[in-house]
Amino acid sequence: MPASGPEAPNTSRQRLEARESTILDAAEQVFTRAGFDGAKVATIAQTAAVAEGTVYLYYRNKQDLLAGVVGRFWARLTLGAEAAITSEASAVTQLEQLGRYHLNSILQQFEVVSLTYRARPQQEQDLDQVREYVRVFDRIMQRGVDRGELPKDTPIGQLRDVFFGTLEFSARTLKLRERSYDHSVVTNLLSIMVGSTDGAAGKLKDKEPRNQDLMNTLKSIQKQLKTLGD
Amino acid sequence: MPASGPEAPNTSRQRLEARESTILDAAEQVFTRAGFDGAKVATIAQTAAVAEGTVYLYYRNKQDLLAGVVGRFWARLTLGAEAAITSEASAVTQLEQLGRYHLNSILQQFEVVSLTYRARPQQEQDLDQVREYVRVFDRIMQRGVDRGELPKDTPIGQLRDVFFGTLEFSARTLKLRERSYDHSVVTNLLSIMVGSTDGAAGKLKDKEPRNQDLMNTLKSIQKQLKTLGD
DNA sequence: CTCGTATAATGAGTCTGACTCATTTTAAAT
DNA sequence: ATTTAAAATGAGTCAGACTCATTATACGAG
Repeated sequence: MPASGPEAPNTSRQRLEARESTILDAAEQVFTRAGFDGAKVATIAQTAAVAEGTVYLYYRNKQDLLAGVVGRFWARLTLGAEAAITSEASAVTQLEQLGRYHLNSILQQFEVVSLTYRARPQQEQDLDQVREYVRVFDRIMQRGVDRGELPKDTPIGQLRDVFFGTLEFSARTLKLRERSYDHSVVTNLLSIMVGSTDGAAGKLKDKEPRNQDLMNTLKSIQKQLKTLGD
Repeated sequence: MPASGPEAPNTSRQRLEARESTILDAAEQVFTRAGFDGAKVATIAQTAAVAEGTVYLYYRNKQDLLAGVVGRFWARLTLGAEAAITSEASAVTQLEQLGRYHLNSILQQFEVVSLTYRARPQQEQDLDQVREYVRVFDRIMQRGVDRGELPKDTPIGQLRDVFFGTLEFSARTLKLRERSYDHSVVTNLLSIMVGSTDGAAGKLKDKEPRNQDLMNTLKSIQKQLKTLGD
């Protein structure tokens, strides 16, 4: 009987998971390079050093494989988001942290984000991992309300759409103009979402860039997560 | 020699355009029902009462056909938006009109909007018709600035992403929850975009629904445009 | 170590559906 | 009625997703 000790290095199950992970890695690479339609399952199999039929032992079809790639991406993003947030900070600060992390991440991995749309064929249910990710925002807001930092009747659901909708469209605009992360996007978004004391739209102007080192923190988190597996 | 008078009813060119329009109609119907991948060119041809090869005389390939459908949709939307706006009204009022028209339209034709994403394969240039549509917003804002209704340094480009990003994500949320047009979405969006006098986020609450008849106006415009062709 | 069995992997073959193109049909001009 | 160019047709080609009969591997029992 083999030692089923706590640190058995090569169980059957581990081998399977490793292989699945290899296939997902290959799929992510090929999908992001070639797009969903351009990617051939044969190429993915080849990249994973596996026969084409093997891919279908792990994923029902090409769509399912895409869902795997996209799901893993959002799951990692959730982990990174939680790491990027200072748990003691105020709701507004946390929102700012999440906003920067989010914008930075989707810019950095724009292709995978785009693939997300291919993963929801019709009005089928969204990917669970996306819903999970979105809850990070909801928790921040709810805590802010509970603590009295935000009004009791704050429409969290609607503000969620403002938050993620704005950031995603801003990311597209930035990509289109071939610009990189722009601090002012998050700053302006926050200022309109939370409101400020001086009323009119005049407040929506650039503030000085700050916390440049936060970017570095984010980058290292990204890298860690990339190699983290699950 | 046939009379090439001003009102010849059945020129060769007219016949071609009619046929192209028939094919686009068929494509729109089949695409919206089955999605891009689920749609077969054979079915589209059949629906248009045309041989499969004929489709390829008008459109290079399936993608191109999709671009045709989506492009026509946004072109119509531009016309409708311009019709929905009172030219003498203030910038804020016009924004509200555009916001309602936009949210209502993309809810009503959600499937076509979703197809838009399939029409931009990679980071290729966006559809021209989408850019055209977006300019309606830009013109409203620019006029507001010129007239002094909005601050000189209003970041129009960023607010455009707030506006359309929020509305699109809100529409998705509404669809997901199987709700229909929600007045408060636009009201709240406007209140945060333009700012209000009482500072904090508390202002983001529901106001009374009003102008229910605007909805009917919108619907009739929709219908007119649908049958308008070009 | 060797066998037996279940699990995993393989890749040649099937099949669907986008796209082509040689042929036929239509229509306008003479 | 005839010519000719434009338009339409649909059978045929082909790429690529997916299947499945066969083969390889792992592992426990004797």
